Amino acid sequence: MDRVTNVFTRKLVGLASLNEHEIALLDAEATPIRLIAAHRDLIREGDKPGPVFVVLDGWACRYKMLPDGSRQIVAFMMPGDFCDIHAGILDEMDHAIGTLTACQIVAIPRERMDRLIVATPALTHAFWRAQLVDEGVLRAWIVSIGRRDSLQRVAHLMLELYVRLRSIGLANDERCEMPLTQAVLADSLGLTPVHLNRVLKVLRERRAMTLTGGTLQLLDPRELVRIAGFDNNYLHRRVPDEVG
Amino acid sequence: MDRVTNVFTRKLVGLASLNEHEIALLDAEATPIRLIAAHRDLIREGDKPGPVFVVLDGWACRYKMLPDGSRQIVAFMMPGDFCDIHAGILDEMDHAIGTLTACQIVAIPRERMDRLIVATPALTHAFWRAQLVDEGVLRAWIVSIGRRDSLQRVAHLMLELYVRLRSIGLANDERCEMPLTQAVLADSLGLTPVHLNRVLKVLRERRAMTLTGGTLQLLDPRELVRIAGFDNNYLHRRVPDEVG
DNA sequence: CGAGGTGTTGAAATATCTCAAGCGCCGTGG
DNA sequence: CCACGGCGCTTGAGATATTTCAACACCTCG
Repeated sequence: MDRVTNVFTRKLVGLASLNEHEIALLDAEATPIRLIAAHRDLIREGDKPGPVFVVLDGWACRYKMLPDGSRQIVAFMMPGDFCDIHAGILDEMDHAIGTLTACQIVAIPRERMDRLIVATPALTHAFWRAQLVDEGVLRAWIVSIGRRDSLQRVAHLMLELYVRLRSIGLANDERCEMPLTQAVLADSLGLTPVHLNRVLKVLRERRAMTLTGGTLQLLDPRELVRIAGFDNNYLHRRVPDEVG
Repeated sequence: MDRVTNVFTRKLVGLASLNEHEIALLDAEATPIRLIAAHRDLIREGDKPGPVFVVLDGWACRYKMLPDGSRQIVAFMMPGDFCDIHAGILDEMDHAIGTLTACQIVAIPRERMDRLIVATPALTHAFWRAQLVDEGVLRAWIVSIGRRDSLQRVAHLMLELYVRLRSIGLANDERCEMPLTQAVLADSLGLTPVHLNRVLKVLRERRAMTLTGGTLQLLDPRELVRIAGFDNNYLHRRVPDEVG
């Protein structure tokens, strides 16, 4: 396991039992690394299938623009996440993927990906499973936007991101980097930036959490979990500490 | 193609090119048929992996209950849809699946499903693809709830369901069966039943569509598409007629 | 016949949005 | 070195969309 060199591989190893050979295959794909600036599109809506992108560092997101110019972010991608085994299978992208910060990205050509998948059942299984987890996130997202008020919704998203960051070793104590502007968060939560700002203020005043200068600080995880109605088995991970 | 006997098989045939043998394999699974009453849970949140269910007739849905007793429906399942290749792969269900009307269901034991999948790559491909389509639906759902107002949202859902029904031959002219109560629709749209009712009234008054007695009637598809901001390539299908 | 689920409507309450303004920070160009 | 402009954050006040509460009509079913 200490042979694992990159987040991408590490994530998949966490999802399925892979042997040395399979791990080596994955690691071999994690090159060359490309540096992409913030606010660039990796894939645009309507694009034909291209390579599979893996985020090694930085944040990206899936999003969709509406005719009236508003944007809905549908998923956040952090180190280890990959975009679209999909595109190869469906005809055309129904949404775009763009960077939120500067990113390190690996682009795996479609054919290599396909070869990788058909050749090794264990990897098929790992990818499939990763996709199922993503689907679970999408469902949770719908539940949040559909039935939680803004306070619960914000608290829930913060916990989700915290838990995910933690599972890839990017969160310690009750703190993590979260380089997302309020506008970005608002676009993911179906809120207005103005309103999101007010909600953050409330959470701050209740001493539940703060989000400033690009870092999230959980002041009172227990309280935050309570506010959010956060399911502590979410994604089969949990927010640790005194909670639970 | 005329050898295809059930909606389930028919749907998969529409998603990938399957040969006679593979079609026969699928058809062989579509038995025995179980009759399930309305408002029964097929799978409950927290359940361990069980069989894969396929809806042959009737409507079901995925949903999640919140602590305060409210419900968010996350997906509608109509004839041909199947639930959870998932459950077998993840540890535990994070949502429930229940019938909305009386249903005809086939339960395929997990092991047979697994054997089917590993044995025939074309089927793996078909299932994978079906799952990707579902994921696209989930993303569109998020966009709707997050960024569209109630009028657009309702119009969009009606079009989505219409298009899906049409693709399995359950909609003709501009009309289809839609045995969903207003409460159910509200729970899927993140609205109140009362408000949904008012929205339906507006759509009726604008002579865009009516929904009464369990049947949806598109009076003015073009107008409805306009109201919804409906992407006519949605799911790579389209609402036909004068539209487009 | 009564009970409960479903659809309909009204009026008041509330959550969220919109518009508008000001502040601080930071990078750029003079 | 300073001034400027732009972006992100913050706050206020009024507008609007949606919810809540309440009542009633209709229908089916027992």
